[in-house]
Amino acid sequence: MPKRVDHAERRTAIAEALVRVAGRRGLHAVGMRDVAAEAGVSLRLVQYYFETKEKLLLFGLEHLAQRFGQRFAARAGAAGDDPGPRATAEALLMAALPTDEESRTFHHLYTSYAVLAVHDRALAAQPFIKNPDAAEDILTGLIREAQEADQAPPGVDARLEAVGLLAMSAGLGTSVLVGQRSPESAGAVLTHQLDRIFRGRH
Amino acid sequence: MPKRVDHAERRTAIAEALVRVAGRRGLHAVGMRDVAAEAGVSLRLVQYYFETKEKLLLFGLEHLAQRFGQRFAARAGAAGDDPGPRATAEALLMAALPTDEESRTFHHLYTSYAVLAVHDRALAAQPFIKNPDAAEDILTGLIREAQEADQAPPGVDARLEAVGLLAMSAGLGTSVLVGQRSPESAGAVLTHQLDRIFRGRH
DNA sequence: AACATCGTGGTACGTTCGTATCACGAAAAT
DNA sequence: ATTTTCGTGATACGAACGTACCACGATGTT
Repeated sequence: MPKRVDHAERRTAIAEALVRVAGRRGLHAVGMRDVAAEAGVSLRLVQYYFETKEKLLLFGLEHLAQRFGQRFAARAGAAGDDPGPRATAEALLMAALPTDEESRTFHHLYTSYAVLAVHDRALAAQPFIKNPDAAEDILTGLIREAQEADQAPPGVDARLEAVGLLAMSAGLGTSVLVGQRSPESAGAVLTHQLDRIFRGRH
Repeated sequence: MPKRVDHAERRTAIAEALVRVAGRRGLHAVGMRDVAAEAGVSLRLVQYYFETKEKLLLFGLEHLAQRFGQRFAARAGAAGDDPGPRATAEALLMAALPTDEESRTFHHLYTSYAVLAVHDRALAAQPFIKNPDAAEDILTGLIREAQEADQAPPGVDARLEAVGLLAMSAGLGTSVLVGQRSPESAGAVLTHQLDRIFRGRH
């Protein structure tokens, strides 16, 4: 039985177990034993592949951010071979909305990590800056692209609108998460803003 | 020494201790003993006035929501005797932004509670619906008021814009909280949107 | 005056958590 | 063939947590 094992693969499997159980019961309620049970391994093995809980959480966050990127790419690709800037922007913003179970978990855990990051400098150094900044750049570029193609009025400040849209998407996501708003109504609010920013004929 | 005591006053004092220590170290790291020490009372007394930790948290959330309402009222009042709809709306949105230490704590704890509410039905029943819905109604009314006074174009959908603005404010608040964005830049994004919605001469 | 009740302190109990320790079989290295 | 390293299990440990229990003085009630 005991042979050579791919550590990266094992760590990913355990991180996914962490994400599953955290999505089910909340990140604050997750212990090493829960992760071990969910992954179908012994507590010792979780210790073995991640020496400490903090490192497990860190890796879990990275894994989550990576999966989120994949989700966005899938959404963007599903919009056609060469989706226009508007369709790509819509995919980016809608991907962040908690519509199905997977995106609910995304948003929930990302927010949990953000709350922890307020007082944990190890977490604060992680992708809370890098990742959203990248999204901001992409969205800004999409708006500028639309402006050059006469699909958006030149008067709008691309960066300011991009930042606003991303913040709006995040805020709407939270209100959907806590049950204050339906995913459909949140989507309608975003669509309304996109209609305003992306409109042709000037 | 031991005489009849005002329970409500005592509970408030303890709840404020909870808010202080949670703002300092994070809600997840707060124990009954911490609250007791911060309030300058014994652990037994915290148990006496709030029988269980869950009830303490619940009351803490109510207290926080109440203080937030006071903060908004103070901001609105500081804008003059009869502030216009634009100024009132700006006060409402800016009050939610984590600018000073108090508002940082507000936003941080409110988000913490929101995350817990995802899997705790006792918290979910609390003011996550009631409170933001009220803010939404107020803001919608302010936009309509401005439209009737020709201080906003009649074409905008007041409710849709109100929802968007509140979500944007919340989202910006989070990014300020985690250090991704400065309070000033977040304020600029909101001001930009307000400039768009509230503009006279039609 | 006797008694019940309230506010308070101290402390103990049972659980859970993250981490550390010991042990051991199988593969790889020498 | 012997020795080292790797993957794995079981279990123990110390700390922290929420809660429960016991005691007691002061106040209000009868």
